[in-house]
Amino acid sequence: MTMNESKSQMVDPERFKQMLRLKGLKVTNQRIYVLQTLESCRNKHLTAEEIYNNVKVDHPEIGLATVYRTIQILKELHLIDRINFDDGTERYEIAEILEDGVKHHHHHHLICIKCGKVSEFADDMLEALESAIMLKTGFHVVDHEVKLYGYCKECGGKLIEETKK
Amino acid sequence: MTMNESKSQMVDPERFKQMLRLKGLKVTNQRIYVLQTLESCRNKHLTAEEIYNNVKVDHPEIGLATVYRTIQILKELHLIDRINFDDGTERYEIAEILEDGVKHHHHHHLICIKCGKVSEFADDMLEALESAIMLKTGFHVVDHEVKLYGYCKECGGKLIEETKK
DNA sequence: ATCGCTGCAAATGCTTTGCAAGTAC
DNA sequence: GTACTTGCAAAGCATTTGCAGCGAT
Repeated sequence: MTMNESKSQMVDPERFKQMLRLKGLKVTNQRIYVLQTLESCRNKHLTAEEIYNNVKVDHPEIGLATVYRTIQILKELHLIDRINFDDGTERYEIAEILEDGVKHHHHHHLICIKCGKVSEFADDMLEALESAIMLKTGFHVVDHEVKLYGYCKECGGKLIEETKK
Repeated sequence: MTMNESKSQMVDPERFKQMLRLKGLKVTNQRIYVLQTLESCRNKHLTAEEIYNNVKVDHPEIGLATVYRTIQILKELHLIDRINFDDGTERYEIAEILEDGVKHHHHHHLICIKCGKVSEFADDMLEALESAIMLKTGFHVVDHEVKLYGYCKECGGKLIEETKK
């Protein structure tokens, strides 16, 4: 195995097919296409419709319902994560997985409340918090989702004037 | 009507009326009822429908659409927070506000991935993370939403009880 | 040849909106 | 009296489901 390839790596297509078969599911082109789209759009937070449109460019015959059904499978296989930015639709992105199947602790999402831009912040600083929770409540944290709202570097400068109405 | 008196945290009804008038909105009974329901169900993560049913007990004439419209107003006034536990509906809870209008840093939500129970964890340990983000990216965090997934004490105990008391 | 999978359309479920009547100010 | 609000029903949207034909094994 590679020593320390923390750079994003493609899900091995063979491994994906194997995962499908293990679940008693069939390997279809549509399922491959959806996974490929999500891989080629890392950190893009695609909606189901965006995935659909993206796949349709090369494979116009695909149906939106199939995209939704495939998303559910990918979720169950822990190959993708779902994120919700409160804009009315669910979004999806490839999960960061190491070759041994251990999940990278995710990045957090920085959401600018002025311009709406979403950026990322890779981080593992939540361990202290998770330890504190275990100690005080007995709750064993295995995953987390962190959304941080604020002003991005560009919008932060003009922060002084708060609108009063 | 439920009498839930935790004076320091109740939104002063007069202050609420003032906030409405400041926005050019009228003070109506329905708006008061919805706020009261949310106050009497602190940390209960109510859905719009649950608020509706709760209000309907004493005021059967209220309509669901009015509840939705009132929720939007309360959100704009920062009197409530929206939370989504991926169960298909939005949930709402009273925001923790001090009398001077400064927002309490919220609690985090601990979501058990086995039994689905949602508990809370009051905490402000995210300051180190927010400072790190400011330093590295220039993003100025003013609010955050943290969901922690894992096993609650009851469910976690069953998984590892054999090895540890 | 099985039986799952697909695309389409219809259905679902939460939320929003149009409208006429009602209410705050 | 003038807007703003309300309740109802209808509409809107994202997502799910039923079904007949198609496709992987």
